[in-house]
Parts: sequence; C-alpha cells; structure tokens
Amino acid sequence: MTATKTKAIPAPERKRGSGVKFVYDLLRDEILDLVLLPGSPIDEVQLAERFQMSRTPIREALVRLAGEGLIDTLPNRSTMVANLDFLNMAPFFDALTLMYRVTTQLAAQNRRPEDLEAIRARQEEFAAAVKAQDALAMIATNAAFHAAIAEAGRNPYFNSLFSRLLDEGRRFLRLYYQSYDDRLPQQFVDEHETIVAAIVARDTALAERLGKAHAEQIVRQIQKLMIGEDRLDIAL
Amino acid sequence: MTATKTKAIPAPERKRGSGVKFVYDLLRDEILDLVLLPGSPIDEVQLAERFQMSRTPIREALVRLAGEGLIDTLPNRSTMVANLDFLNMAPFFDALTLMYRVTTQLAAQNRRPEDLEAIRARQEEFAAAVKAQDALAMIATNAAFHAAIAEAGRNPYFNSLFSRLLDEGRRFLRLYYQSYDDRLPQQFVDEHETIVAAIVARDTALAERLGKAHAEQIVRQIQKLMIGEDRLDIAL
DNA sequence: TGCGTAACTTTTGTCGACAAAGAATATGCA
DNA sequence: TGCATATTCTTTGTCGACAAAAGTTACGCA
Repeated sequence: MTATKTKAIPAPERKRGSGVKFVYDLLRDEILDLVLLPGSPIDEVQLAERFQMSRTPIREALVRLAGEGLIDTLPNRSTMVANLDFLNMAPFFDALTLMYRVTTQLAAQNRRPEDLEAIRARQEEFAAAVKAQDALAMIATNAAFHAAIAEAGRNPYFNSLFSRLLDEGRRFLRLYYQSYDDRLPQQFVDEHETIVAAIVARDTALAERLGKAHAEQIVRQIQKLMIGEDRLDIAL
Repeated sequence: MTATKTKAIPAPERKRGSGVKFVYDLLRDEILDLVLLPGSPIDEVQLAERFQMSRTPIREALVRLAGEGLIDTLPNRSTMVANLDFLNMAPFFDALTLMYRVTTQLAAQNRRPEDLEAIRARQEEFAAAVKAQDALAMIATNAAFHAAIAEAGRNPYFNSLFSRLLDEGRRFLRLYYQSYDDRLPQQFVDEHETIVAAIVARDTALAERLGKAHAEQIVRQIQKLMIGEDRLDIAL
C-alpha cells in the first residue's frame, strides 16, 4: 500500500508512560469514528513511525484494544480493526436494551446532584448537535449522554458492559449516517428530556420504562437503516 | 520479602507465542484461587525468572490481566493483585443476579442439543464435588456450570460480563470456605437440576424465575458468610 | 503451461540493555 | 536527637535488534 497520510506527529519529547495512553486513546477514537474502517490492517511499525516511538508502547496499546474487542489479532500474522458482525445483531440489541433499562433505573435510584449536572450538560451538547445537524456529533454526544446516566447508577459492572455496547453502537450508526435530516433527532431530544425528568423525580419504574422505550426506538431505527427501508420510493 | 517458593519452571523451549498465554492462564488461576492473595505485589523480573523468559511476554500477560481488572497497576510503581471491594458489594450482587436471570432465560430459549450435554457434564462434576466435600472443586465447578448455561444463551456480551462476575465470585467464596459442611450444597445440586429441566423444556419464564431464586440464594449465602452469622453460638 | 518447491519478504514475538521515576536509605546540620 | 537533603536502590517504561512464522514471489521440471 502507499504511504497513508494520517495525522501529524504528537511531540518529539513525551513523558514516560504517556505514550501508551496517547496511542490507545487516539486509535480507539479513530476506530469508533470509522476513520479506521473495520478490517483495516494495523501495522505496528507504521504506527511506531507515525508516533515517533518504538514498537513496545504501540504493542501495549494494541493488546488493550484487543482486550476490548476493538481489534482482532491473528497470531504471527496481521492484526486488524475488528469487523462488525451484521449477521447476528440480535444479541447486541438484547444486551443494549437491557443495559438501557438497568442503567436508567439505577440512575433514578442512586443519582446525586453532581450527576444531574453532568447529565444535563451532555443533553445540552446533544441538543446542540441536533440543532446543528451534525450527525457525527449527535452520535458521540448521544452515547456520552447515556454513559453519564449509567455513571449516576454507580454500578461499574453494568457501566463497563454498557460502554462497550455504546462504542459498538457508535460504529454501527457512523456507518449509516451520512446526513441526518429526518424528524427522529428532535424526538430523541424530547425523549431524553423525559428520561432526565424521571431520574430527577427518582421515579425508578418510570425511568426503566422510558429507558426501554428509548432503546427500542433506537433498535428499530438501526434495523430500518440496515434493511434499507428508506430507499428508493418512486411511483412507477 | 523472602524468595517465594512457587511452581517449577514450565519448559526450557516453548513455541513462539505460547509464552503469553501460559503466563496469563496460570496467573489468572492463581489469582482466582487466591494462591496469590489480593494486594500481593507482582514482580515482573521475578516472574520472568520463574518462567524462564524475558519481561516482554510477562508484561503482555499483565496488561491483559489488568484489562480484566484482576490486577491493579500503579504507574511507574508496583503492580499488585486487585483487591476485593467489600464495602460496596451491592452493585456486584445486582449485576450477578441480573446475569443469572438473563443467561438462564436465554439458555432456555436458544439451547441446542450439544449445549445440554455440556451443561449436564458440568452439573455432574458439581454433584461429584459436593459428594466429595471438596470446597474448592465446588466453587470452580459451580461457576463452570453456570458459564455453560450462559454459553447456551449465545449472547457474547452477557457472557463476558457474566464470566467476569463469576470470577469475582470465585474469589469471594474461596475466601470464606475453608470447609463446606452444611446442608446448602445438596440444595444447590437440586436447584441446578430444576434449572436444567426448565432449560430442556424451553420454559423461558420458569428458567428466569429459577435463575433469579438461585442467584438470591447465593447472594444470601455470601452475605451471611460476610456478616459471620454462623459464628459462635453457645448457651450462656 | 501448470504445479511443486525453494528463496525472499513482511510482520510479529522475544530478548537484553538502558534510562526514568519513586521509594528507601544514608548523610549532614542544627 | 530530629529533620531536611542527597544518594542509592528497586522497579517500571522504552528502545533497538534479532529470530521465527507465514505469506509471496521466483524458479525448475514435467
């Protein structure tokens, strides 16, 4: 392949131990934003040159990414960005829906004042992204909004699974949204508001129901995109 | 500290790439069986000598273990076996119970003939451990039994979280059971049988209820052990 | 021309060595 | 003797180099 023109080099001198985190964060973002497409080969040497460091810290970042399932490693052979499994999405939807329900309910139960601030801030960012018709920002801020809710639920086990699912979801959505111009985004903003209200009111039952409904809404939307229901609809 | 007398060296010659897996598996088992106690320091150099390899593969194994939360790493400082958090067990119990319910239900829904074989084999191993009064074997085979059920549910997202929870549970139980001589083990064997029956019958609702009851049973048991309800009970 | 084999290339896995970052220890001064 | 500072020691983080695997190309023979 020809030389890939990626971002510039970070810094000629960096602190001891910052290299791994830097590479890990950046690579993770590039994978989730589909800058690195699923199936793309990942070359350690190339990354080492790009970041001006040896292969050792690069390797550690890759091991961590592999641990989260974001990259796949063929022993003694190439390593590449993990593929999205379109064939069985049902388990993904099941898990996503359940985590939406659980985290929203727990947030209504365990929230503290500072959580509400964080949640509201994320919601405003999401609303701003909708207003600006910025599909990428919508995807990212929506995930951040729900992650903030999960954080308020204070269950690290659920949170780690939910984060992983939201990441995977970011990749799916990013794959489909070129532009985002239907009426759904505003509906999401409204649904978010009702969810926040339920959390503020400590109404766990309502929060759970709203979380479920919101999840199902999103699942339906993704399924519609995958089936391609919005395609060609001309009179013959 | 004095020289730790651990297991012997594996092999003078090993295949390329087998080193990491070997160290990872063995260290993982030692952590889960509390051969390495929570808080124990982990010395890379010492491990390198013990396994007759350089620090590089040792380090990779440690990074993976850290990714699963089994060890904690202080930057530029020591790395040690992760501590068990006794202060907030509630999130752990919440997550464990939910995963018991979900995986058992999904198993009743998605099981295949080969799954039933595996589940029954694990159940027999558990029953044998109970009969032999082997507490360690009980803990391990019980976890394997439920992992097999989860496997039959075919949801990799739930499975990975559940595995992590079962691992954590292994450490908790291992910490308390010196001997296991009350009537509970036989009750667990019986409950397992009813769960298997529900899965065979594809009765998802029943499977979910039984999974929940079983989980609550286990949670109560752990809580009792932690509170120390079984202690000193003499007439004064 | 087709196919099996050998040499080459590419990429990963492992190694030994060195430097940085703290912690522990020693030193100097009041 | 008590405390601040300097020194040593231990352990981690990073590096460059080499060797093993597996793919790829080149070659020879039928």
